[in-house]
Amino acid sequence: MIAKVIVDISNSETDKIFDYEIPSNLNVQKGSRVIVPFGTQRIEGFCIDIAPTSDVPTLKSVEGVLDEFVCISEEMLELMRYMKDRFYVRYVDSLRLFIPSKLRGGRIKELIRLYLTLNPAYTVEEILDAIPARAKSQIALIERLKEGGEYLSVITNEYSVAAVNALASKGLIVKTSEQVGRKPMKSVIGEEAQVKLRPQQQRAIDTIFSSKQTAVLLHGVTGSGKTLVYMNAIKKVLSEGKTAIMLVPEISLTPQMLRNFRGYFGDSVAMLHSGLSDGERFDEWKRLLKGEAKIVVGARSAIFAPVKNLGLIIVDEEHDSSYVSESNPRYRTIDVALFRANYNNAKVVLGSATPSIESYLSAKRNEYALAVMDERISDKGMPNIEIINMSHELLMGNVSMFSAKLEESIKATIAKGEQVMIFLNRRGHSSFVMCRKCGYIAKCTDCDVSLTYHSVDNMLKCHYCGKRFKMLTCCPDCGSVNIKYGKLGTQRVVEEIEKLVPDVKVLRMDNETTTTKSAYLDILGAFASKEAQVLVGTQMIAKGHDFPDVTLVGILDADMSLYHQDYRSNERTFQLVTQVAGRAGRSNKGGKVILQAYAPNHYVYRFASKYDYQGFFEKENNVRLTTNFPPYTTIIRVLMTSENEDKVIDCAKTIYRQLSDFANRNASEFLYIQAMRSPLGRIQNKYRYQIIARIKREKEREIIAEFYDVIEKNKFRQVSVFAELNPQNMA
DNA sequence: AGCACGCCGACT
DNA sequence: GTCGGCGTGCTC
Repeated sequence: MIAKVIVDISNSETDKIFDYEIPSNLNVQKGSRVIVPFGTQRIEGFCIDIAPTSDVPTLKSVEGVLDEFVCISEEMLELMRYMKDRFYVRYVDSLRLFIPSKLRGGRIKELIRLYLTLNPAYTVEEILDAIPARAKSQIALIERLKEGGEYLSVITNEYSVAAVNALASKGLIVKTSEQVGRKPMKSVIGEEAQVKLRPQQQRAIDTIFSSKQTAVLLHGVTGSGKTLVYMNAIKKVLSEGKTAIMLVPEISLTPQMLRNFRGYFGDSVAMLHSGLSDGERFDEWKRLLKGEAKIVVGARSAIFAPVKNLGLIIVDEEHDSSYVSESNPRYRTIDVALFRANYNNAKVVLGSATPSIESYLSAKRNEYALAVMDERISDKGMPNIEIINMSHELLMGNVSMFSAKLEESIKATIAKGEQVMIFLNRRGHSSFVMCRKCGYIAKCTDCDVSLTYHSVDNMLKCHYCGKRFKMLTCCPDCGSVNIKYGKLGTQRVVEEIEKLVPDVKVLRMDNETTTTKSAYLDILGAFASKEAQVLVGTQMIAKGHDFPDVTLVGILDADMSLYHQDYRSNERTFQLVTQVAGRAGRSNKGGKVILQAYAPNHYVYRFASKYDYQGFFEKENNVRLTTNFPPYTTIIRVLMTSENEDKVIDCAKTIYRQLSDFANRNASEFLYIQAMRSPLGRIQNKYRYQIIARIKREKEREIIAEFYDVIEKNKFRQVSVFAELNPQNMA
């Protein structure tokens, strides 16, 4: 028999199917990981199919099978092919997403703890007799183990390893191995969830299971109890013996959320997220593969969990941009969810208070079923949003970053002993370093971007490649020591507030203060325990914990994300404002939101301040329709990168020539096609060129196929090519 | 991605 | 004369 193998090398040149003879003594199955000879080396590969014959005249043989289990299911192999067709993702890169990284290269060990006991074949006396009297430490160890067995790791803290080995080699004590599953967030214990469903919640569940569409859009306002709907829906599929995937944006994987799930479903919940160690991730993955865990809770990549007999996929906060992978294997989680649901005859629930325009339009067109929950569980309304015209403030002579109203409200709120959150939309603002004399701006040596100053370690950092540089002492061009460095917006806000209110404690949360994962939780924890009265931050503080004592939310420079070249900026601003506003008044103390903008009459604010999603959708949908933007069209972006600029340009020209020929032949389907240097022309010393096309959606599938085909046939050595649909940013 | 094969410059 | 530079091509 012949094994069809994808070798575990992430390179477009090698990303094809290689045939190998299967020796009769090897149990190679579809989905097995194997060792194969490849050129002069031996490498790991994935058997993606078994065939009786091969067209290749001379074959080498599979040399070995790596695991005792089949690690890629038929479903995932199908998904791998789908991802190639849909996202132009290489086979290997898909396969690597499907398995925990530590499985590759044989680098994993299941956590095995050795347990020491006396050899039960002998009595304690016999054992002690067999030990020479001078071996004091061995005797002491036996005395210890007489009381009962103990883990080796504990014993070696108190006794010498030499003693243990000596006794073991004489057979007087025995080591038994015990497999311990590492259970992430062990300290998080379950809490009984509220079980009573409200009529709207029950109706939503009915819609999920009775609709004929695969996907259901659950449009539920903040506080309408979506989580309870999710849990009950999961409970139902579990009772039918099926499994479920619950996806949340990375940031909302808080202990609270996990506690809810553990409380409701106990040990049948597995967790997959970036906070896990490789070992923990592997253990959780294995529990899912073996069917020991039936539910997986996780961020984006948990959509690839190895569950069988899938019944339900929930995508919470479906509009969240973290569901779109913007690097390496570029994929869109919702597309993958729909694929898996269709394959398993399962359901997808897309939940949001502010659905993406795309999803809501699909619901309107009946491609998705729609469930609406517009009642809040508590009768507390959403906080009032007041819009302040900052141009007006300026005219009245207020040049500070706070309007009179916000300034006064901050003071009043702190005086009452309540808390304030200040949200700063800092998109596009970076704190560059500049020479005042000649205008020199510090730039990264490998990327076309200016460097950001980090006060914590007095270093300059590139946000694109992470490279760090010494802070300038003088200008390298003119030698002037008059160096100006812009402060981060958030840092300035903190200083202003400290000037405003004496003795106030202010916490800051942004890129700079949250370099580690724990720093993020530490800051939120400190704010929750009221160590500070004010939290200042960027988008980061928009999501996450509820703080019952926050009664005032200030939004500075709301316009910042508007008037961006990105067609989704209105949508994003609406979502952001709604989300940030939701941070205020989570308890019965109520709360208010003050939004400062220079263009306060924009329809985004009008609808957001009234929490009018419908109104916003109608307006924005109409804009997209008349301007021919997604979801009425599809944007395809082909990005080419290489360290060799001539080669990328050559490659881009070749591919562009063919694609524009194709576009000319199908002019009715194309609105636009153009090749250009990427706005960020160089990152990590790689030059970036791109082709952008906007096409009609009717023949989208065929056109995408043609695009990928042209790329495949014209790819250059030394040039990497990526494709992306409806990109979030074109840089 | 590796690695071999292959054809031009400055060295024991 | 040869050691080795890295350009090019192949890996079932």
